[in-house]
Amino acid sequence: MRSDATRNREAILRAVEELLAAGESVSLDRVAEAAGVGKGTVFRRFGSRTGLFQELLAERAERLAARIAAEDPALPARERLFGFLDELADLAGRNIALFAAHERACAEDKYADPTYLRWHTHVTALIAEARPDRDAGFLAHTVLASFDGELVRHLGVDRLKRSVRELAAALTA
Amino acid sequence: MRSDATRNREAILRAVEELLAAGESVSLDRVAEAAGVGKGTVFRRFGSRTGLFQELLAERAERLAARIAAEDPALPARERLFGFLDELADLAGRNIALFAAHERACAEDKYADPTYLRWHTHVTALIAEARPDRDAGFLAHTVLASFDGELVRHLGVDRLKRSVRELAAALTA
DNA sequence: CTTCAAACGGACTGTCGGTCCGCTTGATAG
DNA sequence: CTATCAAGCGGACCGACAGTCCGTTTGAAG
Repeated sequence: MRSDATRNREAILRAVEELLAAGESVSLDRVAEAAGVGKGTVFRRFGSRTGLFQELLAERAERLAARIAAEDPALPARERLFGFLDELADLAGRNIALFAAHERACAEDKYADPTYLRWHTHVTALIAEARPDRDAGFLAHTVLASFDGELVRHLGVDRLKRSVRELAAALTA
Repeated sequence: MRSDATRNREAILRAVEELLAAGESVSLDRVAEAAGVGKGTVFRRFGSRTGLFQELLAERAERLAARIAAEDPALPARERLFGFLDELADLAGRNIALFAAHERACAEDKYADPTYLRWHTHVTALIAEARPDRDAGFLAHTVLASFDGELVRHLGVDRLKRSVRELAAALTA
């Protein structure tokens, strides 16, 4: 990738963050303007609105990916699940607007988003390990649905954390 | 309401159903055209795209509302919950496209939709009755999230029913 | 310095939700 | 049956937005 391309990529992602943080509408025209690039550049780099939000989410979720990789496999699956969901709740709490925008942008076929897929695979594995008799794939979707942007906004992070833990406990009891 | 208004209201709702069933894009221009009315009429009657889908969902959910009203309060809350969710799964299965479109249209503040609200209130009450120690309001959102249009499409009604019952059982055990 | 693929930018397009306003019509009163 | 007029109608119009196109610029390799 050429150096100007790298620089612009970064500028665009930062511009989206700014607009999200400011609570303003995040149209791609505005993103391009705020980033000081042309609209074509946004599309060249990210392909579509969906791609843009997917990449931004992926970037913000790196810590979480690292955590998955670093998990101690000796720990019981339940504990690992609790830890993962706790960290995910933190991420959601810190990025409510991004979560909401991402959900909106990926509504069409949201189960194809790489980040969501990674989370789902992980949670499915943990539930399956704790309770092989249950439909782990389905329950993982259910658990992850708790992190819907609007819902997080409604509940607040504290209640979310408490309730998600309760949910996870019930599902792996 | 004037007789022509009633007739048009019906024509519009039926037109939406047709388009949904045909899997075509449901823009309000197309709805108006298919219904044989002007676009202004659609907005006069339903206020917005969101209102249109809310009303259509409300209409389709009437059976379910009747069921809630007719529930035998002597039955244990768990049983009533299972029964309600089973019927909701049927409704979702029969109206996948509508569920998806409704979610899309109501994404902004979906917790304000009257039909969703009614379901949520009901499920919350049932869970609270079965397990007063749990966060019933949160868990109700979780349970209802299982009926996301895309998810229903992915899983199919049979697996959905089975898994939702498993979920409800775990939450009220 | 030359070369050129990669990258750029912003005008342009098509679509869509929503508004506006002059025209039409169902219902009611006389 | 006719007059009246608010309720209703329709479709041209608007602004916003995602996505495309293409002539121009530029980083970097040789």
